[in-house]
Amino acid sequence: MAKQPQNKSAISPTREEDFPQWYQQVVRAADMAENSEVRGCMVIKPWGYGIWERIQQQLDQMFKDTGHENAYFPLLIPLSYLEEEAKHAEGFATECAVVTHHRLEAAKDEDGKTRLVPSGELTEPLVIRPTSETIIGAAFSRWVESYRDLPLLINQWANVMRWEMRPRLFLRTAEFLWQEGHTAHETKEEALEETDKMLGVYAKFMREHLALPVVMGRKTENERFPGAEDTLCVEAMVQDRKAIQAGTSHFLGQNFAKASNIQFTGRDGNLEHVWTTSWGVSTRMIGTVIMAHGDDDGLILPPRIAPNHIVIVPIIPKEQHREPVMAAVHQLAAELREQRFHDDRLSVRIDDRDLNGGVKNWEWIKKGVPLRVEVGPRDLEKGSVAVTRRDQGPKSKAFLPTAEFIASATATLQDIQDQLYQRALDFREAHSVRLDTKDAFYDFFQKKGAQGGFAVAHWAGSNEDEDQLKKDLQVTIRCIPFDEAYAEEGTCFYTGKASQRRLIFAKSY
RNA sequence: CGGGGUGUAGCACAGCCUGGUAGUGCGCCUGGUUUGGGACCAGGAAGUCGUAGGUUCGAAUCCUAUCACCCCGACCA
Repeated sequence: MAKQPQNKSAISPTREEDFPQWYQQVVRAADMAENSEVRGCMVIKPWGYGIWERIQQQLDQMFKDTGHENAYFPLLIPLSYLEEEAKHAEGFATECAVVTHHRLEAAKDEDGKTRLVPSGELTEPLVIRPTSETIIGAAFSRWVESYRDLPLLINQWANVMRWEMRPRLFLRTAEFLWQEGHTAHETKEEALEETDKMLGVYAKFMREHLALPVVMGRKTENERFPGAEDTLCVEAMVQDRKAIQAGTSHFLGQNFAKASNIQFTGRDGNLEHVWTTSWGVSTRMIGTVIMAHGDDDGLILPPRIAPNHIVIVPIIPKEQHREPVMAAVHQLAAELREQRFHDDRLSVRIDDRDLNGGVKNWEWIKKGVPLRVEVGPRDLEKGSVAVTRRDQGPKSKAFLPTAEFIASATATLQDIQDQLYQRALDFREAHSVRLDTKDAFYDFFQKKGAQGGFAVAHWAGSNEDEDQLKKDLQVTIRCIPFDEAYAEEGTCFYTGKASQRRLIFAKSY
């Protein structure tokens, strides 16, 4: 990077200048991930993976607290399994990687170089899982015999592959990491309840851990998961005012139970099909966090998922200062590490690399570490430390008595967490508009200078009307929100028909 | 897969029009001075110019093909 003129942001271009480019620069500047030699597949670097580990660990606890157990199922799915549920098959057909051979034949080409040629063709091709309903269904059919075996509450942490046309780091990669919950229930009501419950877990996690003010709702038939009876979702708004689906929870009815033949003997002795659900969130959440909270200096991490809550930068002007400063720094780190922030010990990193203080500071700014602490000889004399909050900009440095800082550190982290949430909520509110006419709606998304956002409008259109809207404006119904504030009498802006509820429309990722 | 753009050192780019055997900034390495807003001086390493053909005495530069990546769209978590 070239030397940055003072008061200029660390990331170029800025969000305002070019949002997609800004996004890529933030990912790179924070050293989170990079594209690999395989198109669409990313290398997740330690800083990015550290964020994923935090997310994983916290969500995993929430799943366990709601009675779920982890298991692992195969990466490869027999092609015929995917064909069992018609809509599911159609939905995923165009984005599957297929394994057709099981060995390579070594041969020399004319230059004497060893070439490997696929051989050993499989009698039945195998598909790299785009999602695991079918293969887990096959396992469930073996596991379930009686109502006493239900409910079956399983989660899997895995990678999946969907051959996407236009990949983007974290947001849409061909291979991505996720969790997929799969459950089977005795009754429809229980399955519906599970679908709802897990959406609630996602919403809680995203609001409290990721500081994302998500909207909970239901997808329209058009946007439903292939094979589901009902798809629930949590939707977030990011700083280019687009919507992003951050998580989904599906009620699968008996569709997959019938496809995979998951049957049990009920309390009345009759053979019945189970009712299943599935629900998932992915590494896409990291992309959502970047776009929701980042600023023109780079990433801003919600403290709860930051790999390091606090970075301490020792300031050593002269060699004679090294020992006392480092001793003070280690002492400070030790005391901080005694403390807990929610369920984790405070994660404190001492950056003692032989670099300029300014260089180190800017690196941690770009990585989004919530609190930076500088400790130098002047602090030792005064018993103070210099603390800077990432959410308040590089000039917000405050000199605090060391004891006061230690005592207030976790409260400050929580304050940052809360501020990020509030900021994102204010942003969403500022760009959510109730619209009642077709002209107003079209202007909102396509008028010159219009910036878009969430259009909150009455709707009574058909699936075809929805498609037309998408064609005209690239706008879709993000969800039918649950919140009762959206329930009211009105008329559809598109068809003029009566409507009972406003829906959320937006361009989306 | 459609439209647009770009491929030259780790990153960002110049050089191409008008062919003569590769350059700038940052980064990296060494030594020293430094370190609380992105340091400074000196020295150094690093690129078969995306790939393959062609034209030419000579190609980063001209021609042809091809691949990759990025942005916008369709698809999607």
